[in-house]
Amino acid sequence: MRLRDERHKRILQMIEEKLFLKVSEAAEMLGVTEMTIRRDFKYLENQGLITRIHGGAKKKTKDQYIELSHTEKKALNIKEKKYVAEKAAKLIENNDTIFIGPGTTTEFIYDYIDVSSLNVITNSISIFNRFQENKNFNVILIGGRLRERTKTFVGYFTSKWIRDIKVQKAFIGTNGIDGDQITTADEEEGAIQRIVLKNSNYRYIITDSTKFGVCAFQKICNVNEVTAIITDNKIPVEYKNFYEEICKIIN
Amino acid sequence: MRLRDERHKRILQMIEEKLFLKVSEAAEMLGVTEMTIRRDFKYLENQGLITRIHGGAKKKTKDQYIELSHTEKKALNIKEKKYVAEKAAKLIENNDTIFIGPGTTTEFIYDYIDVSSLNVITNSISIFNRFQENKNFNVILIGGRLRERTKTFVGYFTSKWIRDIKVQKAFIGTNGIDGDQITTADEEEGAIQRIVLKNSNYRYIITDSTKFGVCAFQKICNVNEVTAIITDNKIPVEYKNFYEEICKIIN
DNA sequence: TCGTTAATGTTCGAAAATGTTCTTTTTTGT
DNA sequence: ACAAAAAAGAACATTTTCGAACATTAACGA
Repeated sequence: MRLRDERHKRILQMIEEKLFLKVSEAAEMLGVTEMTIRRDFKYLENQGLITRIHGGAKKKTKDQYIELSHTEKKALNIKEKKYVAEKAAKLIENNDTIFIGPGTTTEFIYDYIDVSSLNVITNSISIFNRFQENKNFNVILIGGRLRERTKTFVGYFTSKWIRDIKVQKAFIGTNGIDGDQITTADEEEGAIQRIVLKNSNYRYIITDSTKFGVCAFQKICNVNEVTAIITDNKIPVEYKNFYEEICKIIN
Repeated sequence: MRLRDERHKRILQMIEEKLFLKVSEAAEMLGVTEMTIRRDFKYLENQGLITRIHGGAKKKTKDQYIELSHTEKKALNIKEKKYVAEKAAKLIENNDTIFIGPGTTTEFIYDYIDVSSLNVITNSISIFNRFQENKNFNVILIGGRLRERTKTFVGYFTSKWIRDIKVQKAFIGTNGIDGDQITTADEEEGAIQRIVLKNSNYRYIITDSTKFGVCAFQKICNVNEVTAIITDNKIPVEYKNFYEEICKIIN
């Protein structure tokens, strides 16, 4: 006979490699009753480690998002992202109160900021951590429910709380700019961004040039509502001409 | 070298390579009674070297999510803290909405919770991280300004936002219980705790028995306002008698 | 040597883990 | 849709482990 935790560990191993494990199988392999295995499965399910189904248990399927994961995305177009981030950072002045939304580009903004005092609001853990390093900055994290994929807080409470915040400048990353619409891939994050834009004097859209002509799932706002679009200089000239009619393009 | 130390060394070796070790196995191998092995395990656990489980012990999984200043504190009275945490966890029922405040004791509560669905609210990063692991729990972090030392959110916004939250049960750690007052060491955290207690149906104070007779800097509330004080069984009998007149003592 | 203290062993009631039995629910085959 | 078969779950029984209290043994200095 073995220890309970040891059994749990082996159950997890088996499920990991076989994806599915029958109660009867497990009982025989581990030399205990099926009842015990059921109790083990129940415990492991409560821990959020497996999914129980009639007759056994299976590996927990993580929700598949269309978006690339945080770390994967980061690798792409670093040079362009840094360029854009630097342009954005130049717009930030001493004693500003700014919002910085989640995004792989916006994360670089911190590196180029050159002010001695600043108030920063964000719902992104990565952004928060970066700015938190600097003791001269007053940083506020908007909490709520965590969207694991992007390490960003979203949902009812985040929306509610973000309404309390008024900022001078908002920097919002985006997944697509098409026609007169600015769009993002995630519904929940989009909801937050819309509120932020309403509560900001200056509204900056941060995007690399590959996002022009891309239409993502969720509309954030119209192009004519933003103060400027900040992008890199690989933006095709036809897009540049088109959007310069509507709003400012910084690149 | 003493016999006892020799045994301890061998126990650690065995656990290191096998990850698990039964009391009975160890007893046979080392030629001593199971009682002795239990005493050894107990000692080694208090040294923070292994984790004891029913029937044996296992290798300690290092918690990487807690920062240094915390881990130091944590080494003290582990046994009592776990005991208290377990008592607290038993009060948590399926589908509850609970608040868990920052603290080295409250962090252990997670380990003893046995429900399949739960809503958790906290302003502590450590607590948030722990509960976030479990996909069956709905976890809300209250943001704001970060108090680095305890990795806890405090300040104007935290207070404001926490007012939006109503919970069934609040678990609040404390630094001192003296006379009819419950006190804490930090003014900003105290302010948050006061609000939480107002918005909770059941108010549980989590504390180890060494805090009785200690008066910290900031008053949180009066003893008669709380539902129960959860503490360990080393509480001096005169305190126990005194406080049992005013509120419930769980230990 | 003795007396003192620390370590280990023993006993036993309580608690935890596991097993058993029987009933209810789900699945499956027709 | 139905009945038979398989699995799950509730309640109770059994076994194992724990830990407190006390007894015994070993260790060591005066």
